[in-house]
Amino acid sequence: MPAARVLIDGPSELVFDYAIPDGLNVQPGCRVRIPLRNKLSQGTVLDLVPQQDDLGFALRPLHSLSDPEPLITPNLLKAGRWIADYYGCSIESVIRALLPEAVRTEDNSAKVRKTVVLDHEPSPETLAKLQKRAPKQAAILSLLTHAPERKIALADLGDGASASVKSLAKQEFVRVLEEEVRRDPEADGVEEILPDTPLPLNDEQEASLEIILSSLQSAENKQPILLHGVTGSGKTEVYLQSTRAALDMGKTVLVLVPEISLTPQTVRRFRARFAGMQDQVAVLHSNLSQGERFDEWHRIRKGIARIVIGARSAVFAPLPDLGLILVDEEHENSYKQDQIPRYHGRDVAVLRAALEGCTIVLGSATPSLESFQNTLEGKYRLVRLAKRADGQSLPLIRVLDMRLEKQKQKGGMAILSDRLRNALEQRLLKNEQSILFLNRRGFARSLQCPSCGAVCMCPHCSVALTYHRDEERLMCHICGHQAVVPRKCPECRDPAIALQGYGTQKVEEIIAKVLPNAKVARIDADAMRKKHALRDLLNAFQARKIDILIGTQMIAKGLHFPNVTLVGILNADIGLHVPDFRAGERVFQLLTQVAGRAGRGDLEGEVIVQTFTPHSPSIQFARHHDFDGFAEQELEFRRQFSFPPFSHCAVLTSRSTHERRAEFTLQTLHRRLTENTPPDIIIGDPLPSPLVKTHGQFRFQLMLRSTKARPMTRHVQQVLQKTTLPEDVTVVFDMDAWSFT
DNA sequence: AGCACGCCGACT
DNA sequence: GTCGGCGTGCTC
Repeated sequence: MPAARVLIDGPSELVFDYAIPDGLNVQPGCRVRIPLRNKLSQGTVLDLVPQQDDLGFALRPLHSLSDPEPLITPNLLKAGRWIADYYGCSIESVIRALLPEAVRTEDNSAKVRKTVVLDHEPSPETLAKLQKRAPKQAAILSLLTHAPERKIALADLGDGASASVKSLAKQEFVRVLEEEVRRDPEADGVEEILPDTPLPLNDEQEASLEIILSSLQSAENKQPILLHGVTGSGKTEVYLQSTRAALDMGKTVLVLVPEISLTPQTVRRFRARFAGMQDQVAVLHSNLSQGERFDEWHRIRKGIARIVIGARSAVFAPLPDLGLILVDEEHENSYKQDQIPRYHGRDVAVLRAALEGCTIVLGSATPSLESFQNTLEGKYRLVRLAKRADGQSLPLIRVLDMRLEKQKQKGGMAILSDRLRNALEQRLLKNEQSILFLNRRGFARSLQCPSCGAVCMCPHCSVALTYHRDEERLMCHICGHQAVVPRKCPECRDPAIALQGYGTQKVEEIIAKVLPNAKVARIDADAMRKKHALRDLLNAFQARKIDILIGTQMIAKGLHFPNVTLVGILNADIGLHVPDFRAGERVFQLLTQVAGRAGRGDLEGEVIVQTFTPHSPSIQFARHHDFDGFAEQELEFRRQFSFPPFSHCAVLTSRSTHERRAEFTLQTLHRRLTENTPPDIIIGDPLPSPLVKTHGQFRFQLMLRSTKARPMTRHVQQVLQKTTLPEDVTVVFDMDAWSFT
């Protein structure tokens, strides 16, 4: 008789075995009520294990099943085990991601609405009699006779109707039912959805759809498909038509988008296309309320929702009969979770597709080198959309050498080149729109004293404070610390303390000066504090009420504005010189994505890239829309230094308010890691992290690389288990780390 | 001796 | 998370 190994709910990660009473069908993934001490608790069955007989005590029997069937499907449980093993995190933390809090707690039941249903239709005579005696009751009855399905929500009958309804129920004219209603996360604020129909496909789209369809229909050939489609190539249309095919086969579809802000527009497009089945489109992301999450999750699990759209965590959506997974913008770093469990949503999606035996499509205009290398090695199938869907050409990209511009402007800041200013003017005259991109918010990057060189630094982080003119404050972009702007140098009292560098606020000011007639708006994290600010601004831009949109990377992806014919990238160098082997890849992706915002309608697009390093490969390959060229040279560099995709790269970080202890802890771990190291693991030196101090904590890190993921993770976990850490030191292991700052 | 309080380990 | 055992220290 096997026992049930149960992970008990709550922050403590308790795992205990319980005996299974006769007649109870307990499976891994089941939710169970179990006795713990003198109370009942809830938990999740991780496994069925043989009963140990040397335990010294008898197992207590579990009390009952909370749900008749496993809430976690066998495949998701398998995926969970893989995640725990691969990323070196506890199965407890994975289960928490798999079964969100809102789903686990029993009191989060479905929202019910009292509904009045007509039971016995009154004869005209009774109605007439009632009319005299109780006109309100009569009115309700006649409303009901004409209502669809002869039912109306009690709340919709207006105030004070409940007494009349009670009386009607007593006379058995009506019954009051409790109906479950869905709390729809996307219902609010979304204008009415106009149904649309499939668009005609060009030959490339047709060919890629064909390949996806043949994968859907084939039982064996479920090789992941990398859909490399240039910006504006109509990937979404291919997604939509593939989704239709999967639904027609009776399968369900999971759509992953890189961030929450991109879900509404994706939901809108899917709801428009599948207008007849809007209730079958569910949304999952971490901003849902508990009630919304409960509803969506159960609608998915019951098979009511057949299309799920969501961010990273939606990869765990409990869809039955999964037929197709679409991962949009698969290269996006936001798929990597930066908290325990630190899984990569795309990679888990690929794993899940393998477990479910379903088709998976990874789409991007700038595929990650990991995915691209997988196509070169034959693990993934590469499908390309090299042309824009409507036959438009890709925008012409000009690179401007700002070193020359700086000479021309003689000591000026060289923020806006003449060329870009002229281009903006022309767009204004032609009533076309422009986007200016600068990946730095605030007004000035720093405040520096010209005589002693002192820079205003954040007291909690090792970065300069950014000057924000809107708020007239110095702000830390790492920890949010704010400070007043000093009138003179805090070190040497020189009053000539000056602004260095520039951000989006400054650009906004310059544009207002240079092009006073232009209507300008700014999109960055500061300007978007208000709840619907982003949506409202984008709507205004869509309606052409704005000529020039200035923004940070918030405007880099997913936006489709046909009237935009000019994109200006003000300082393409930001991000190029950070100490990270992926710096070049990131700049290439960002430039390509931003450039792709231009010329998406009938009008030709132009992109002007301002840079101080015009010959950087990232900029030159992006300029020529040459992904393959970029990939070739970047992969060569990665291969040479054994960086991903030619190895798995993990980071071990220690942090503490106490600098020496953080450093010492990492040195100790390093020493232990280098003892009995399994083969093929490269262990880097323990070093201060590039941003030594953040949020008042000092950070040290070391990099590990290996061609084999599992031995590396296990080795590190083993060392961590054997090492007792000082109380005020936190150690973090991040497998397939994406950021090294 | 009796009791309040807080720490800490166990809970199957 | 939460219960209960146990030691400490103060009061009756």
